[in-house]
Amino acid sequence: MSARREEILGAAVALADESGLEALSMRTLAERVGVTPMALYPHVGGKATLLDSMVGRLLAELLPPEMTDEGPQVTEAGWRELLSAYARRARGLLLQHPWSAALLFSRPAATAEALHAVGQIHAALLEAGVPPLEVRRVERLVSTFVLGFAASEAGGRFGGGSPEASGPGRQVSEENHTAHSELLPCPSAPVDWNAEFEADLKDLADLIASVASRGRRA
Amino acid sequence: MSARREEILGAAVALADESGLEALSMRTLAERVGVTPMALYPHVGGKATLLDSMVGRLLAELLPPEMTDEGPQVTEAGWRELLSAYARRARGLLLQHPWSAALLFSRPAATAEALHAVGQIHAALLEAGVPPLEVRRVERLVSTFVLGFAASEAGGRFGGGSPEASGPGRQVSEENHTAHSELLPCPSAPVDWNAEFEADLKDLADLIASVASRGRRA
DNA sequence: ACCTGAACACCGTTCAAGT
DNA sequence: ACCTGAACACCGTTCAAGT
Repeated sequence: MSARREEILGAAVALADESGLEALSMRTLAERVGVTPMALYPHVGGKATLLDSMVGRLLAELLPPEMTDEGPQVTEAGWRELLSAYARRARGLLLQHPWSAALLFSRPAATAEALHAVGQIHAALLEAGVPPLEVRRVERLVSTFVLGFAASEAGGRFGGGSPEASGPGRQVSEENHTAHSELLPCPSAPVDWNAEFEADLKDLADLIASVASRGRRA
Repeated sequence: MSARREEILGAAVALADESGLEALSMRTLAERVGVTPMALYPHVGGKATLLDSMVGRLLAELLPPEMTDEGPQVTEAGWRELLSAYARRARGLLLQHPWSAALLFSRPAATAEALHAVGQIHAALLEAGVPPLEVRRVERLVSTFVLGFAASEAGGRFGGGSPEASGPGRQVSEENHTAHSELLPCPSAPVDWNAEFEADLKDLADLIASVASRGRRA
């Protein structure tokens, strides 16, 4: 609504992008905006609603993924491209705004923009042949994976953090090596996360096609 | 190590289970243990390492899932049961300790117990026929989904929160209804999350079998 | 309408003492 | 070895004033 509010929200997002969520306080934000902490409250209404507004702003950036100009129709085999485009865009936004991952797990993403995106994904799944009764579940399966993957990257679960020796007291010489583990690639080999994400998307698209063909047989 | 330390860790987990992570402070924990805040530091060494120790404790509970007594062998079609057992156990632990989800996304789960569990999962995927070069990726795909699903449930992303009308300014009458959406089940119908999780696991097991058969053709 | 300043009840953590 | 008490630099937020 108000321009002042948008300015404050922008400053909050910038601050969180640069220094992380833990560095975003009403006091640091106020300093950034050039005002007293209490001056923020009429505009953003407390820290909790500030965070809500920040994820709302981010969700609004989700669409359109890379829509063709003729509208939101999902045609033939185009469902694979639409789903991939959404997944890539969601991952990109999450990596660009690492603070958002933790927040997204605790909010139902019920903004108008988010609901519109979900609607498009439902349409794509129907086009793919997923039975209507399974469409919502499959959408949640895919979006849960995409959110989880990006959150793992952004948070450091995949080991993207600092290359320290994971603390004291590690003796992995025997417990960790099962009879099969020498067949696997080196555990600490660097991973191309873009390539892994694309391979995962491919497998999930095949899963969707498989659910669809199972539905046709039934 | 020390009994005092274990006692403090137990109190911290209990406090977080009951009242959430945000209610766990060095001060509230000290009061619970019956001691001054500063007395905790020699035992748990600061809040960050306290949280690390808490997830370590939780990861130690992950195994064994429901191991048969004759050892960790993965046989024939037993890989489906082993993976399902791990997934159910992980989800159960996450729902039992909702505070852990946020922490797990930011730590590589490199405790001895967690590495042992991952080793068993790798063995199961090899047994399923997944090509060695793809085993680590598929393990991450599945564990990322399981963690994401449980985090969504525990955090409230799936709408399990309070049944309020999601704030002011919701007009979903037209934007939300695409041409297909009337084919879908009611958007706000209650969902059986246990059943959804089981259906997802089934689909992921089929995905694994499909990756395996693709590997056999190549 | 918009902002300030003092105050309250909290944080994690350091440091010098106590027994 | 184990714990205490005072202190420091932070939080989010309320409330009474200022212009």
